[in-house]
Amino acid sequence: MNTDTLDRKLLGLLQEDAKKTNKELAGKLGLSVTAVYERIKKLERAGVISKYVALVKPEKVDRAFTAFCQIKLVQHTKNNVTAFESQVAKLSEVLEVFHVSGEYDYILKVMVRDMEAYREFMLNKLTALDHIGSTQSTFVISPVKNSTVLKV
Amino acid sequence: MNTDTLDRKLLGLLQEDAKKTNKELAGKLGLSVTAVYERIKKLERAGVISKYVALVKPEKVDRAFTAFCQIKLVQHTKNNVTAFESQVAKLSEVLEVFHVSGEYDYILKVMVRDMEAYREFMLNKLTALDHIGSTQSTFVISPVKNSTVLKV
DNA sequence: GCTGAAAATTAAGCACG
DNA sequence: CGTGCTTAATTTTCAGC
Repeated sequence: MNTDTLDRKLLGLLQEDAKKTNKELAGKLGLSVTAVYERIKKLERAGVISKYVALVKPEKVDRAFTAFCQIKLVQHTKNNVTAFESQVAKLSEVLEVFHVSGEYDYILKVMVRDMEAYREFMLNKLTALDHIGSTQSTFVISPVKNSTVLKV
Repeated sequence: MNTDTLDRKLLGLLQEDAKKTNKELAGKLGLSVTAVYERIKKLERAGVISKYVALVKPEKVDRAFTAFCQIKLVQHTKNNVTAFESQVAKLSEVLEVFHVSGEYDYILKVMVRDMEAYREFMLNKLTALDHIGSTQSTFVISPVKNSTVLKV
């Protein structure tokens, strides 16, 4: 799909606030409401916009403690990898899982209430998974930036 | 704010799909449209829901290459820390910045087009920032899970 | 705090340049 | 592809419980 400058601006606006009405967007872009509507539908159909979500403040729901957990598997057979990935993806404390290059195999972003909850999580949930070799945790002291906006 | 089971269910639904109508939500929760409407407004006013955003597929906008970049500052004076944080937060390639414990001071999540774009980013943007000591990059081979949902 | 209906706004569809 | 009008749907408000 070819996206022009207006599409890029539109994507920027919708990534900041998806509740803006087409009328407001039209005003900012210098287009008609229908033109905005059609551009949005085109971006949705093309899969550029994958979904619309509400973002929740972690501290308001007791999930303000963030840690990155790096993981090594004991063995990298296809079965081990598949099993580990599907199991770890099920854990609600684990927001993100990336298979990565380097010393460790995976990086997890984990969000829980506090350090005690993290300890509980490690003991009862994570290290209960199959095929885990070693782990290393890095704790967030302060979130400096946390954006979902892909500037295009 | 006290959130009951219905609020938690509602937050779960809105975090998955913010475009659901109050009518649909009402059906799923066994409430009236107005009751849903008032609960949502309450959650917004209380700041539990911080914003509504459109999520964009990285591969559709040439940003499918993700790297984690760990950074050490040369010196941890207050001025250095403040200056670095404000500068790095301005970079659109850097989606997330966390001040962390451990060997490195910061973890950055960087999203760019490809490895070449990452090299460009490192040379021209990141290492151009003041006070950076050393960096270490970890590259994402495959994203396994990438959620914004805080299960409450 | 919930319900149901009315009023206001917005989204979706249509004819046309 | 764009605009402007028309209709459908949804959000928001309100009286009453």
